[in-house]
Amino acid sequence: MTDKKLHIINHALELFAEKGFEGSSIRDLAARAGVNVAMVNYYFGSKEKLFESLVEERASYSREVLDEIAKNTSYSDIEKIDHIIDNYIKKLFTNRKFHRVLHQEMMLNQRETLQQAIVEILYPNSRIIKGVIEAGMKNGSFRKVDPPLVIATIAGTINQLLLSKRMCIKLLEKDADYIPYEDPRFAKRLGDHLKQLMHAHLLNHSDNSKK
Amino acid sequence: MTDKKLHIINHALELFAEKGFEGSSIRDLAARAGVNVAMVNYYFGSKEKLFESLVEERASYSREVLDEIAKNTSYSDIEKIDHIIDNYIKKLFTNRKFHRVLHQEMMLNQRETLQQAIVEILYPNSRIIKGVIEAGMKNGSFRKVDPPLVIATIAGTINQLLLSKRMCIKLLEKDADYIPYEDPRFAKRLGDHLKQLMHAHLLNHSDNSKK
DNA sequence: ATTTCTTAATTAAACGTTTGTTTGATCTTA
DNA sequence: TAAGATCAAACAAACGTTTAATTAAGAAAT
Repeated sequence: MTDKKLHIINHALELFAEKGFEGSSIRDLAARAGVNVAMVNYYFGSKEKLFESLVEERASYSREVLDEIAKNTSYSDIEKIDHIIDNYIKKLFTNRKFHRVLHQEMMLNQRETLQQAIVEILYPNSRIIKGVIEAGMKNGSFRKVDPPLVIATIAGTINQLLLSKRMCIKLLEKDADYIPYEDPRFAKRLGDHLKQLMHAHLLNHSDNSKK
Repeated sequence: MTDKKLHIINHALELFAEKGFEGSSIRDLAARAGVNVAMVNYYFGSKEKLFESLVEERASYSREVLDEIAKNTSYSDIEKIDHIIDNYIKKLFTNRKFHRVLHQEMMLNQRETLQQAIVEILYPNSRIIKGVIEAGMKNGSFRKVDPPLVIATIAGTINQLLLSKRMCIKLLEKDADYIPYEDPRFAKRLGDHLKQLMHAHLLNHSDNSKK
């Protein structure tokens, strides 16, 4: 991927995150990126292919770290959950604009193939968490829970706060100029909440657990 | 509101939920609703004012029931939470297309005034739940938790499953033709999960609670 | 080193559609 | 007959895209 293409993709990500795909025009994008309108079609073929290139380019942000945590045998099950939560938050906060674009797209009934690609990006994270939960249930350290819905809770809680800044600061009762996503105290607060929540929900207190 | 205006609004809701506001054209809407393209501007003035009328018309779906539950003195705190969860799920499932449109809009940095109106619709629900949680913490039946984030968890879990059907059925590992939102067993499953989650998270087991 | 040639990059302008909106005539209804 | 409702048609603007001309860049040949 050339520098020029990356330069356009980065500005496209900004624009799509703000106005959505349909709400963004190539002329607006070209102006922001400081390139001629024809360059988008020259490099990517079409607006939609630019979107696909963007998703492909950014897709790699996913998975690897969570996978390592899940496989690390020196962690207990609940420690794995804790580390997964922290890393999941960090990853989503860092890539929040891309994440927002993905969810915008997932809400629509358009561009079938692109949606499938997005599922392929997001779902593996769920599989990893699910594996940890099911292992914990099997060996008795976790209670009987509904793994897919536990995942929905972890991802949903983060998304609820990440996808709409306006609703987030309203919930937190902060001023309009507060940017929660750049405040490490907020990331910590969210992590603490999710860990406390998961400990209470998952941990088996009738204690035949292995630590 | 005349029948004709409602008829257009209902079809607009369908279309916006599928393709988003910018992705929907007035011609497409007129064709679906079986009216002339000029009727939208005749009745509503503009596409954007139609959107505002839609939000205004549907906004009343909110609040009332949750408020009654919170004020009902014959319920314990945790019983209030249980009832709020059930009613919240029912309400969001019933109005899921409208709810999806609201969240699409909240993700964008456009139409400032409309976003404020949407916050006014969604936020009161949070205030009610927050009141119950804080009351429970005060009288010792609930543990010390982070009320805004508890709300984010309840709303976020439901939204995670409600806003993208494709991701929902992927999480649940169902076939592509399964429609979770019309399956009462799924609503029950979601309610059970959230209640179990909130019981574990909120209830104070060092028991100086008033049952 | 300079010129030549070839390919890639860049541009302003134009293309054909589609967009939201308006017009002015016609139909409906009371 | 007056006011509202409906319509096909037209409007200007914006859209994604393409064209054709120009510039830039690097290798090859002189």
